[in-house]
This record gives sequence, structure tokens and C-alpha cells, in this order.
Amino acid sequence: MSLRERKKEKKINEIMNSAMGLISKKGYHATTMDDIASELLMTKGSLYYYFKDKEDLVFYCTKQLLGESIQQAEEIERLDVNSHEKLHKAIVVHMEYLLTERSGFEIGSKPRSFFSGEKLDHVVKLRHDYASCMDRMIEEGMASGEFEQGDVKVKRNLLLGAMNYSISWYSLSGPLDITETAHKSAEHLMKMFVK
Amino acid sequence: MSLRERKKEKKINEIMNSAMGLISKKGYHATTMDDIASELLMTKGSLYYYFKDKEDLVFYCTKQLLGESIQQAEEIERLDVNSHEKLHKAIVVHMEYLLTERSGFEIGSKPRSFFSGEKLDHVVKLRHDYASCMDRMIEEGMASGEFEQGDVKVKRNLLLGAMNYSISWYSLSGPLDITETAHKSAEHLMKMFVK
Amino acid sequence: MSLRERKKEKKINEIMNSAMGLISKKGYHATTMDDIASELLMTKGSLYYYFKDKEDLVFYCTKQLLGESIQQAEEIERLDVNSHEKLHKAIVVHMEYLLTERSGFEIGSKPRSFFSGEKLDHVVKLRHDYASCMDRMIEEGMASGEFEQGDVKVKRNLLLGAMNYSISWYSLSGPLDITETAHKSAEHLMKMFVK
Amino acid sequence: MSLRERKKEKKINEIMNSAMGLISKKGYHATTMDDIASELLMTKGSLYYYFKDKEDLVFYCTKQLLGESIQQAEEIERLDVNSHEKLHKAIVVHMEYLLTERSGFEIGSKPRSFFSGEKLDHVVKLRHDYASCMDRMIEEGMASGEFEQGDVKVKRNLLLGAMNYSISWYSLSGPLDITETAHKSAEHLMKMFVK
DNA sequence: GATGAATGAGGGTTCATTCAT
DNA sequence: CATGAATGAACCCTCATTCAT
Repeated sequence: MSLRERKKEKKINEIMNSAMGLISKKGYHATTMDDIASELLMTKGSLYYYFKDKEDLVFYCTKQLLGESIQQAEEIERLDVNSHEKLHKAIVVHMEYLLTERSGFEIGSKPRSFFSGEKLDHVVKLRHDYASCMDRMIEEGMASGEFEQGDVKVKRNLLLGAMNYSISWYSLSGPLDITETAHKSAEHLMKMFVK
Repeated sequence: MSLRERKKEKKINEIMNSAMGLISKKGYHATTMDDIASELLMTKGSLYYYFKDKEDLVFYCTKQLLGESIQQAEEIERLDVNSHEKLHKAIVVHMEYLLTERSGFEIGSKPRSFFSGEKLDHVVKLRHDYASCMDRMIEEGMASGEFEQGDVKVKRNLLLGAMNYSISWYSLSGPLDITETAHKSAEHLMKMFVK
Repeated sequence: MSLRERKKEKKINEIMNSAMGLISKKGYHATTMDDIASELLMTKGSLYYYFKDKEDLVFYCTKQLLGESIQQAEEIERLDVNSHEKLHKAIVVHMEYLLTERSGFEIGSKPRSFFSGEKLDHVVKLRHDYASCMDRMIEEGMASGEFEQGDVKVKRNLLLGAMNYSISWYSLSGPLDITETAHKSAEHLMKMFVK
Repeated sequence: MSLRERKKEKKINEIMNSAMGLISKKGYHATTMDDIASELLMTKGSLYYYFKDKEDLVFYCTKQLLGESIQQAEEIERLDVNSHEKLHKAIVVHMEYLLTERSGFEIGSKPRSFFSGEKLDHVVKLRHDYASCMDRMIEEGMASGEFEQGDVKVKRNLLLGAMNYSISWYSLSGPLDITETAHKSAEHLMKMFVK
């Protein structure tokens, strides 16, 4: 990759980080292209050199976010440990990622409000992939007898909800740091699964 | 109450229901006053006869939602049953209410983005009241030895997140009806608390 | 006139007074039909029983205001005193009327912004009548040798401007009452005319 | 200053001139942002690139208007001539400025209806500064014996009213041009002051 | 590549006006 | 007659988007 391309790539990442931060803090509609640009000392217009439009920018953010989450989850899935440890680790990693990046946003949970056409399909697929990976871990645990039987989808959704909401209540100024919060939460949540 | 007043009251409720439904589906900013009005075959302007502005309308929605939730929870708190049954019932009722009204929305969880001044204070207080009621039930269970010890706030927040997210994934066309979903979820979630 | 008609007449006058007071205080556009009505403990809708529309209401206010001013001025014109006394008295009466009723408003000076068609013609005519009466008093003084010669129209306009502006600066809480203000002003202004 | 900046400055001035012209003709509320923009063949939205909102635009208009008036008046105050000549010149300059710019408007006289907070304070201060300068000239004349004694504030207000009203009656198609009108008026008005 | 400037669609809000009851 | 309710046009303002320089 040429120097120029690397510079562009870097810029793109900066923009996406700015966007994700702002959107997760203020919400999609309350975040303007101006907000995103001025955080980077750019002008609104420049963003359009890197992204076709706002939907595009947000799509790539969502894609990256979900993509990394999936990758992390799948790596964990492949670990040679029991289901309990896998799911526990998946929860910890998910929450640490969420709280560190401060970037789990509404977009993921209501894709139909933000995307259409191919982009919507893509996001839906990624969400599905992530959910499937979670489901497989849960099913594995049930099959091996580690976890109690039960409706996998319901359990997985309760789990996702519990984890994702943390971005709304976790406070840097609170008594727990991110790692502690993630681990405490994981321990509590795992009790939903074990026998 | 006169006929006129009852009609007005009814209209107000219709507007609030329309608003809550749309906002919980599309989000606050994506829901326009036009959307809300046209769902009721009214014109935008008419809404302003009943509510001072959009913030006002949403405030009363939030207030009613949280108010009723608190009332339900406090009634449950006063029941003469053990902590397990109380919390279980609270979860079921919360989820049934949420899924029936289709009205648990972002507003409750990020009041600072939507309200200011007295309205903000009021909503924050209501949220606090609801959380406190939950906390008391959890603490009671811990004190009586029914529940495992643990960080009450973290547990309560995980619980709230898990419950509230249901509005995003529950589907009327799915295999479970609302009551079943609520009960299943309650059983799963209660495992976080019991020894 | 029947009782009913007298009642109606009275109501009409109340409405006009309310309208004039508010408009002179807040301006035409900033005064809403609601403002006018609620000052009289009526509802907006009722006003339309008495006046076709806002323009109509304001037209009758203007007409009455200018009509009374003209009548007063013409009575003074007919007095059997010298021109100095006449003009002096005209100024005093004009200002007292203005400051008492608090009702000299923008409408009079920019009729073209508020009226059209016959109403505009009528108001323009009334304004002209009032100006003419002033002009005649001034001309009479010039003819009799009491007043210095000079451009009558310019003098009359300066005079009107000076008088009408008083509504902006006169304060009930100031050191002078209305009568004193009117007399002081008249004395100062008369110096523009005398030799 | 770069070309860009000069162009922007120019545009800002064009907008302010358009605004002042329309507002002095039709009044603040009757002048829409659309009116102002379309006179300059721009779209409404563009105005907001230059001014935060309507209040802001009008504030800067008022500020410039009053600011220049004060500067002119203070320069005249510093001239080494007698009070009569000073006040006479001040009147001429004020009226010429007013009639040339077509921009003396209601705003100045009822700032409380249009501004709030710091903007209001600023406008009130400017009005006070201008009035004070006038007052000093009048007092100087009284002290030197050129002018008759009398209530300075009342005289100044009558003077301001007479001058400012000219924008309502002066007509380019009339027999007098602006300079003639200003001079004639000044001569008439000065008679209020001299012994 | 970046920026300043312009645009236009659309959202929230106000208000004169109408009308059934 | 009066009122509550509804309407719709018009206004202020925002913001994603475009484009010449």
C-alpha cells in the first residue's frame, strides 16, 4: 500500500472513530456531519471525499464494529476450553470492547431505521452471524451438559440486551473500572446458563 | 367528567400511544410530529392543541410509562410473598407491559438527550424510583438468604437491559406470545439471583 | 337601540380596547387573536363573531383612533382663539390622548403594511384629514402673522413624529405625569412655529 | 484581508442592507428571512451561513446603525464650534444617514420586543450612549447660554421622534431631496432650543 | 484533496381562520 | 352566541449534500 493510500486509510479510520464516538454518545440523528468533521478539525465537505454520504459512513462504522465483534467471538469459539469458559470470555470481551470504544449504538439494534437495500442486508447478515456464533456456544454448552436446556434465542437476546445496555449505565467515575465491570457482569450473566 | 373532557382525555391518550409506538419503533428523532399526527388522521398542527411541543408530548409519554411501571412494581413489592416470587412477578409484569404497549423507548435510558430543566429532573427521579424499587426487592432477597450476595446495582442494570431490549427482538409473528416470552425470560433471568 | 344591540356594542368596544392596548404595547404581529381574547376572558373563536378577521378588527381600531383625533382637532380648530393657542391645545390633547389610551400604534404610520383595498383608502383618507386639520391651523398662524413662514408639510411631519414617539419614551414611573408631559412638550414644540 | 474574506464581508453587508431596508419598510415581523434572501437572489438557508438566526442578523444591523450614529455624533461633539452649530449638524447628519440608508427602524425604539439577554443589554447601552451624546450637546448649549433652559430629556426625545419619523414620510418623489429635507428640518427643530 | 459557500428538503412551531356542537 | 377543536399556510431553522475554486 502506497504512502498515499495509507494516509487515506488512516483518515478514514479517524473519521469512523469520531463518528462512532459521537453517535454512541448523542445518537444517530443528533450527530451531524459537522460534529463529526469539526472534532477532527476538518470541514464537513471533506467527509464526502471519504464517504459517499452519511448512511455510507455509518454503514462502514457498523460493519467494522460488528465485524470485529464477530471475529473476536469466533476466535473465542475456536478456543480449546469448555463452553462455560468460552461464553464467559465472550461476554467479557464484548463488554470490554463496548465500554472501551463507547461505540455500541442504536444502529445495530434497529438497522431497518438506518439502512436499506444491500446495506441493510449486509448489516442484518452480520448481526445474524454474531448471534449465530453466540447461539453455537450456548448450544454447545447445552449439548455437553454444562448448560441447562432452554430456548436459545430467548437466552441469547436477554444476554445481548443485558450487555449492550451497559453503555448506558457504566460510568468511568463509578467504583468499578471497565475490566471489573465486565467480569462482574459476566459472572452474574453466566448464572443464566449453568445448571 | 363531562363528555367533552372525556373525549379530550381519550384523544390525548391516542396521541400518546401513537407517539410511543412510533418512537419505540423508529426512535425519537426519526419520528416526526407529522408521523404521529397522520397515524391518527390528524394534522400536525392539531397536536399542538394538546401538547405544547414535542418535548412536552414525549415527556408525558415517558412520565406515564415510568409512572405506571413504578406503580406496578411497588404493588408487587408490597405483596406478601417471598423475594423470589416478587422479583419474578416484577419481571413478568415489566415485560408484558413493555411488549403490549410497544413503548419502551430510548428516552427512558438517555433522558439527558431529550429533556432539560424540570422535566429532566422529573424523569431522572422517576427512573431512580423505579430502580430503587427493583433494588429493594433484590436486597430483600439477599437479606433473607434467598438470593446470592452481589453488587445490586450491576445486577439491576443487567436485568433492566435484558428486559428492555426485548422490545427490539420480540416479534408477534414468532413462536411465543407475549405472556410466554415474559415468563420464559423471567425464569432465565431469575437464575442470576438465586443461590 | 335594543338591549341586545347595546350589549354587542359594548363587547365590540371592549375588544377594540383590548386590541389597541396590546398592539400598542407589543406591536401588530406580536399580538395574537388569542392574546386579545384571553385578556377579556373570551376565546379566540368568539372574536370572529364581532369582527370578520384580524385586519377588520384592526381597521376599526385605527378608524376610531384616527376618527376621535380628527374630531378633537376639528373642535379645537373651531375655537375662537388665536392660532398659537389652537395649535398648543391640539398638541396637548393629542399627546394626552395618546399617552392615556396607550394606543398610538405603528398601524397609523405604515397603513400600507396592514390594509389593502377600501380599508387602505379609508385609513389614508383619515390620516390625510388629520394632517390637513393640523396644516390648516399652521397655515392660519402663518397667514395671521403669528407663526413664522415655512414649509408646512415638513413642520407638520416633524411635529407628528415628535408627538407620536412619546409613547415609546413616556414612563408612568417617571417624574412627570401625562398632563405635565403633554404641556411641557407642547411648549417646546410650539417654539418651532412662533416667530 | 484575503479575497475570500473580503467577499464574505461584502455579502454580510449586502444581507444587512437588505434586511435593514425591508425591516424599515415593512417592520420586523412582517419581514421574513425569505424576503431578505430573495431580494439578494439567495435562498433562505444561505442566510444562516452568515448569521446564526434572525435575531442575530437584526442585532448586527441595529448595532451597526447605532454604532455609526454614535460615532458621527461624537465626532460632531468634538468639533470646535458653538453648541448651535453642533446640534444643527448632528440633526442634519442623523437625518441624512437615516434617509439615505432607509434604515431607521422600530427595533431601535423597542429593543425589549426583539432582543434578550446580552444582545438586549448591548442595544440598550448603545441607545443610551447616543442619547447621552445628544444630551451633552444640549446641556452644553444651555450652560453656555446659547440654548434656553428646559427639561433635557423631554427635548431630546421630542427631537429624536421628529427626526426618526422622517423615514415614514420622506418621499424620494417629493419636491425636496434628502439634503434639503435634512437642512430644513434641522432649522425648524433648532428653534426648540434657541432662546 | 480541502474548503467555503450555497442549496433545498424537511421538521418544529405559530397562528389566523373555520366550523360543528 | 360561545367554545373547543381542527386546519393549513407560513415561518424559522437545521442539515445532508453538492460544487466551484
